[in-house]
Amino acid sequence: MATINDVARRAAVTPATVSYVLSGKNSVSEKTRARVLAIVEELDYRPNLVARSLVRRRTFTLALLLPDIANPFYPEIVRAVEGIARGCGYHLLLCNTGSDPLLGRTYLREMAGRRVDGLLAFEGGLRVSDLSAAERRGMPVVLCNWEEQQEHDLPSVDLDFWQGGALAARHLLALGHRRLAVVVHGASGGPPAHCRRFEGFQATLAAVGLPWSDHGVFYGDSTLQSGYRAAEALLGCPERPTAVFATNDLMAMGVMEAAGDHGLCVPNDLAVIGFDDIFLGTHVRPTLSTVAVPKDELAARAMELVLRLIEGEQPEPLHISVQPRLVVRRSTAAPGMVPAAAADERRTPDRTPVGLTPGC
Amino acid sequence: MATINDVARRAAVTPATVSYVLSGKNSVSEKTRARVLAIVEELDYRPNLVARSLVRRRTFTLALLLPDIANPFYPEIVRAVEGIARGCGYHLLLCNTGSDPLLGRTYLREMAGRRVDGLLAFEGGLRVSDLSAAERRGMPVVLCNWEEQQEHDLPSVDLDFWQGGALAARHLLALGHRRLAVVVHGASGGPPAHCRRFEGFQATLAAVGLPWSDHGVFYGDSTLQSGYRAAEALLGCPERPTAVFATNDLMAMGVMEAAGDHGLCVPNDLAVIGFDDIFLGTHVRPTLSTVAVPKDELAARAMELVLRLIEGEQPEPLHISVQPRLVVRRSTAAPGMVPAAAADERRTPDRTPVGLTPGC
DNA sequence: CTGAAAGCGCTAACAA
DNA sequence: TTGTTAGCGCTTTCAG
Repeated sequence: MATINDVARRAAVTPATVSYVLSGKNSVSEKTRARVLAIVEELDYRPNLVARSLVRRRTFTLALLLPDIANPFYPEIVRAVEGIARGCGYHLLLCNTGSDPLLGRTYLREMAGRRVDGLLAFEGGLRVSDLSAAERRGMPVVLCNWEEQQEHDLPSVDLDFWQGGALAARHLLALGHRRLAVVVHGASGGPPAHCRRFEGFQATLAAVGLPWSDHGVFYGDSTLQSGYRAAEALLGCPERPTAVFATNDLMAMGVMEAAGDHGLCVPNDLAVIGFDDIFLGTHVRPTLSTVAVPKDELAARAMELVLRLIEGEQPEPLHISVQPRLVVRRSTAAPGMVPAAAADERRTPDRTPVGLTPGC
Repeated sequence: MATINDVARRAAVTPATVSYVLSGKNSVSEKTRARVLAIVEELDYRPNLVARSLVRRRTFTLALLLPDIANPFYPEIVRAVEGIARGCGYHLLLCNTGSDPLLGRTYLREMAGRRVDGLLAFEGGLRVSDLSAAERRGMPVVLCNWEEQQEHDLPSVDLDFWQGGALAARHLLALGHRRLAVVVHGASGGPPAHCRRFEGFQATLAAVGLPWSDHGVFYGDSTLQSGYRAAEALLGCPERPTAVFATNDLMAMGVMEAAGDHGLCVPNDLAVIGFDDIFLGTHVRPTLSTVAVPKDELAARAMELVLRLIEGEQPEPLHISVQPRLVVRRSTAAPGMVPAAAADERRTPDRTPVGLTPGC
């Protein structure tokens, strides 16, 4: 590939001049300017960004670290981040940590070697201490969507998880539910990983005089399967709840499946609400009510923050909170309600639609 | 951040020596070796890969170009590619073309500027001519999963789409279906984008004396909604088909929803089979039968090919074909079959499980 | 407005 | 075994 020297020679100028016309930083006579540009065109010259990065000490590259791109929560986020980054002249290096702190640490080192201009770090597989070390090395770090409140002073863009839990609780209460259960990520006994969602939910119930009893708490690990298993335990309780809040959508979907397999109808025998608003939620039946994470907003705020940091600004505030949004679909309804469509359905009991399940 | 010079100075050697101990290319006395390593540790020195790339003319970076990471087909692929790449010392630059040839072209230019070592290009938003240009600039290109047979001589790893269509047809035929329809991506009249899947399907039917009639072809654009609309047209036909082959899973899911909304039961009133084997397919009810694209294999072959090309080898063959696999789940069955579970279901018509729909 | 020259941080002959 | 030297391709003072 042609270099700046090739262009310079053909245009009978020095490399400096070529650099000037390309960057527009220095004024160049219209005549040489045109000549250089013509050669650039002719040779199909593309400046070597590796060389440029070396001297400018800027790579215009960002690292995007997340536990697993195949986790349905991330693709939409990644698309949003990538789009904004591109618009700002940045490219994205994708790092799947696989939730492994050792791999996460390795990635951090590698990104340091590559001199990325900044890091966007989603929770999972990344230790705060390693991230702080990266920051000390001069790479601005922005924590995105972290819930576990480990002590840190790193810039962050987080969802108001507590508020999300509260939103779910208020919704269920408004529908008239009083016997509630939650399926939360975390081992029994230990602190839930989805702690704040759980706390917001719990506190909201307590505020209306529904103190929490341990009976209604079941544990999963964010997978659909774990939600299914939690629901099986939950449905075996003597006082079966009429509504369940699962702290993510995948577990909520597991709860719905289990309910179905146990002959229960969602939402009427059991209302289910999730958290995240993943794409799948609109394509299961009934469609899933959920607490939505505004992914585009999260991406925009995070990019804005990291870009500011890269520019050496002192952005204010350093910790941004994004508000969740309640999305009501078909998996939640008042307890025991029978929709109007039921009458029709009873006439044709041999035909159960695959899609909507109006016959509950 | 510390440079190789800092390390050299502190260790009282020259940068070259430091380079030698770090690369292990030249033999170094155990004494200086230990000394250098100690300083490296002390200063937490990380070689600047930008500088290294400049001299080695290798960036150990690959560009992964695809239409849209949020398209459920890609996340699993990306994860697989990224994992392999990392294991080989490469990092991935993610490029979402948004199916826009202009953006695709821009990306290609940008990747050329960044001197990526190779390109993995999925179909959508990329012109063969632009890709060829990139290859001529010295960046090995591997086409991944391209179906449209534009003329090109670029290395490629493709699924045997024709065989996939044949697989779907054989499955449906084996179940006893004779009135079949297909929902294919492509505008009515024009050539279907999913042409080979369609042809394989058609040819297999023809082989058993079921010549194709145009009545059974409906068009979509790969979205779930388009599948839904196509199904509505399809279900209005005088001779309603008993089985549908949708050329991707999303459209197949749309067909299932439409069937449900029209009071039909899948699989008994209408068998549905898709193509791709996206994650969602196992989480709709009934679970979706499909022609699976072996994503890990695709990723592995593509990586192997591009790595060979980068090493300057002349890999043989340059065009790799990957075989699809039939995955039978619950959305396909013999026409009109009533499962055993139906009797149970009729006793409790007011309780329709959300999950499995055994009551069909 | 343009050229000369230094240097970003590293590697790789070639010498010593 | 280690040092010297010359770049990789570009940007950026500083002169002219």
